Amino acid sequence: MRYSLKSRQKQTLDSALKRKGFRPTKQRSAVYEVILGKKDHPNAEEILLRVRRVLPTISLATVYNCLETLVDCGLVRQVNLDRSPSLFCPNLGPHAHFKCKKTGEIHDFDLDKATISSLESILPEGYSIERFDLSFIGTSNQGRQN
Amino acid sequence: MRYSLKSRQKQTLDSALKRKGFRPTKQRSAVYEVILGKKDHPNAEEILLRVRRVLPTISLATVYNCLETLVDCGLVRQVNLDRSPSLFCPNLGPHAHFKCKKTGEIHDFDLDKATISSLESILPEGYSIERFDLSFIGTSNQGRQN
DNA sequence: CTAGGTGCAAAAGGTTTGCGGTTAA
DNA sequence: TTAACCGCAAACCTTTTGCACCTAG
Repeated sequence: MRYSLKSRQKQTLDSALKRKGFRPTKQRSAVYEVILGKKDHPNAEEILLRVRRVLPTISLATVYNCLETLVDCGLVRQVNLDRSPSLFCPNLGPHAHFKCKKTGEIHDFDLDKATISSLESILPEGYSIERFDLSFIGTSNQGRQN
Repeated sequence: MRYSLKSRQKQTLDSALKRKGFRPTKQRSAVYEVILGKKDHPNAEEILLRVRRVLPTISLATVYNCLETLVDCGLVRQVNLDRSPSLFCPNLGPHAHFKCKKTGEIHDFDLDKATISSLESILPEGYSIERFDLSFIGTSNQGRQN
């Protein structure tokens, strides 16, 4: 590999920001790295804790602002299950979420083309879909899968 | 028809409340009627307005409390799309929601058994599903369908 | 240089809770 | 009679905003 994971991430981030007219800042970069760094579903508070290991003075408001920018750029996905705090997710492909009632763990399930088109065929003519959200709640006997 | 719509509703409500050990009150009854009365997706504020036509002194907190009770009894479904206020929905059968970006309208789409089982087959062994939520966001050229 | 971004604190918006009085069983 | 419930106001929690300072272009 010619370029490190981090430098490829940085390129992706910078070009996505530039495309939308946003400036690259170390805060945005740190928030983005933190989300990519672990394949889980942290909320803003948890992201704050992780980012502060690198930028100890960053504020929660800035984390929220950075997250909004990243979501706007399509670099990160915002996941809202019931009324709990928004979660942020680096998995950009089509997938469903499963939340375990007992452990609170959230697992992703990637969706194949056939499943997606059968989902989309639920809607009749005249409806154009920008985005869909599919989530399950229940219990699982699978461990955390990071 | 022997019994009026309202008296059947009242029976459903009372027996569901009793099953969970809740008392029947006129506030719960009014909130329930308001939600069944119009096949849309009102939020708590809107439900307050409608209920006040019948019980002018009911408070927003009581509306929230009644809604929690009704959801707990399985009489009404709580719908959370993005971060906007929770919506409440009398449609208890399996269905998906479509939200139109332009008009804010929400349409229900009932799901047939085949679609449901194909949805549920997304999850592997070891996952047991209590509930799922499927929602779409996009635009539609269909009018409001009440 | 200056528009955009940060950090802080305060506000906003939705929802829940504590409390004194009321009501269904 | 009394535990549950209501109405009100205050609290709560997540998220957004206003403002003075800072920084990338």
